[in-house]
Amino acid sequence: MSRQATIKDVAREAGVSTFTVSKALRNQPHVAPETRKRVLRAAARLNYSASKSAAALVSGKTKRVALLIGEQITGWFNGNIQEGVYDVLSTHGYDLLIYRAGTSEERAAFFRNLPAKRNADAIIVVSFTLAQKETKALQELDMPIVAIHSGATSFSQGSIRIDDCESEIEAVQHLASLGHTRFCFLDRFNPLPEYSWGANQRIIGYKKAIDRYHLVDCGVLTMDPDREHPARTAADRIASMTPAPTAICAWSDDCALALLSELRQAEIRVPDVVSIMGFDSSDVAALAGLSSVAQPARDIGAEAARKALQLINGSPLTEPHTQVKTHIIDRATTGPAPRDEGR
Amino acid sequence: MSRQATIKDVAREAGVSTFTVSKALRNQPHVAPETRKRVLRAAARLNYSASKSAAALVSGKTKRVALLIGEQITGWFNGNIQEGVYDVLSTHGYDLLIYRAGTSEERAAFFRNLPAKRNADAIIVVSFTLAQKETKALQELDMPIVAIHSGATSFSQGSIRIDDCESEIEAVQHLASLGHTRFCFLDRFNPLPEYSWGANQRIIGYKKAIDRYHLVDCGVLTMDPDREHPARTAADRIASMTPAPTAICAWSDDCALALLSELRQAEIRVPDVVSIMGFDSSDVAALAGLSSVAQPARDIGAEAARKALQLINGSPLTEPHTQVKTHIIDRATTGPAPRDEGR
DNA sequence: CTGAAAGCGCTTACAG
DNA sequence: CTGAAAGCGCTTACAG
Repeated sequence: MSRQATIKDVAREAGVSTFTVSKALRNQPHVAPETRKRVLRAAARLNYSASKSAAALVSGKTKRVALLIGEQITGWFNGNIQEGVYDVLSTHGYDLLIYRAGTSEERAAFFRNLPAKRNADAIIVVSFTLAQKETKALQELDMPIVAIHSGATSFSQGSIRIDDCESEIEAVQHLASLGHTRFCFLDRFNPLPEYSWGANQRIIGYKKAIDRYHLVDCGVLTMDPDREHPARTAADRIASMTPAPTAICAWSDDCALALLSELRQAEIRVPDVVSIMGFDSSDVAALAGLSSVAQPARDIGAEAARKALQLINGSPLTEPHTQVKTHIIDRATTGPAPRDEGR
Repeated sequence: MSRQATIKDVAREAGVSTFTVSKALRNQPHVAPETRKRVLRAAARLNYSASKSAAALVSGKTKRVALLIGEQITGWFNGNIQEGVYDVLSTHGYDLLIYRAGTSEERAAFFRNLPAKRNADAIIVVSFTLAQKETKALQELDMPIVAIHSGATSFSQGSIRIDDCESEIEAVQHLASLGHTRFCFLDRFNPLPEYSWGANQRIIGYKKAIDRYHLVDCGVLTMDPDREHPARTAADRIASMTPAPTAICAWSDDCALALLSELRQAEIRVPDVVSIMGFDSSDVAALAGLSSVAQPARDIGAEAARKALQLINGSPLTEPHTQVKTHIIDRATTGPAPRDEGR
């Protein structure tokens, strides 16, 4: 393969100056339609596409947005955030750069090297609570910051999130309205307490609701992924709880689903004996008929990207900090509390 | 915030030339230890980090690798591929750029605009079967191509994959060795046939195994995510199959898990009456105790990135096209075939 | 509406 | 071991 065509080649081919080529290709005004057409044809003929590096160097705009992910890239939430961010970036000609700050070493390395520096026009931070000096480091990036699901939002020019606490309260309230009084919370299975971005707000909401509506908390469970068959252990514990819960609120759909099949295996019928409510309303939840608190992760990602783009263009955000509503979807794992309450 | 420091600022601060700064900061030889130290200190003091754009422009190396994802970014497989790719890129100072070619419009746009052009040093293509002219377009990128799970591999300089067909054969064989003779296959729920990257190889393997070992295929099921409660419908269909299958092979863990809880709800005990085998061995599978065909997605991603890096450095690949083994993990959803075979 | 020139911030031969 | 100069491929004032 020969070398890539440059703007000069196109200029020569079209018989104009590089200035005109640059203007024409970026759809800028003040180019004669005829000239523009000639340039476009020449560019197509030479298979030309501009070097982003060169453009970035002179314009100071990289046409890239960085997504900094706490914890891990994988998973329903972060995955859908990525989809949403990509949805809007791609339609605006921006590229998506991924950074992960999972383990503490990785995290330290990110803030030490700051690889995003001068390498993107904005950064979106997701599922991340920043330490004091990390905030400072981020500011050094000298680019707009948008936060998704971040504890504090003071360091960002824009943010978007759901209210985890309130959402969980609503879930409990909903189940209480179905007659449930004895509850149990199934916590996330891979807690990284040091990095928590408000993930614990769900359980806080749960406990608040228990108090507020005078319900009974039968206990909080965690599944340990390093043990053999964690879901069965959890199901066994639930079976032996006294009093026995009739409603289970899970931290996520994945937790809920794993438990669900074990409850049924143990012949604790769902929703006849126990109701179970997931969180997220992921694809699998819909497939499996799992009731769940739905959060619009993809929309959240898209909105974050929109904010980033606005910030890049220097327009002030009409609503810098957005809170998104969740809603409860009743599928086949929630129902009225069983009659024989005194089980 | 004032403008970012440039290499000139550092040179002035350290009292050397920009040449020396450049050398020193990139850990290149032929710089006196004393000089290097002085440069590093000056850079730290000014909070300097080199502009990748400028470096890319002159060196021709962007220090970025693009990941082109077929279908969607979300999901266990693509997510873990991303983690693996990131694992090795980040330790080598490379950035990760994401491109998605999901819908056909998006796909067309990608190959029309070729946003990765001159924007990365290599491209990794995942879960993607390319049309003739797409292959040509990709070649125009003029950078090394590494394919993950791609049907044809002729367009790539390196590739890595599992053998979906063989893996499924082994799954069936394993269940047959447990005494099962009547099988059923639960297909993926979001098939995009036009883009299939060999995803259908699993079902082909299933059918091959049925033939080879003289087993009975009781049918192939698909869950339609657009219908109400797809898993229950699938469970009902299985319950009414004659002859009734005693072993179910699922396209993925997610499918399997959704079905599992419904089977148990319908009092079709697993594994007592029916065994079910997932595919992937995802986190949730381990949690839920789902038996599964394990594929090392993260390792595959890492290896693909390693190949890309080698190719970038111009070293020939010792093993350009790698095939990775899967292995079966028996958890709590597979067991011996039930005695009363004539159910 | 179009052009010639300067310059973005680096790296890379070429010298010494 | 270090420096002065050229140049990567664009965009951006400045002219006309």
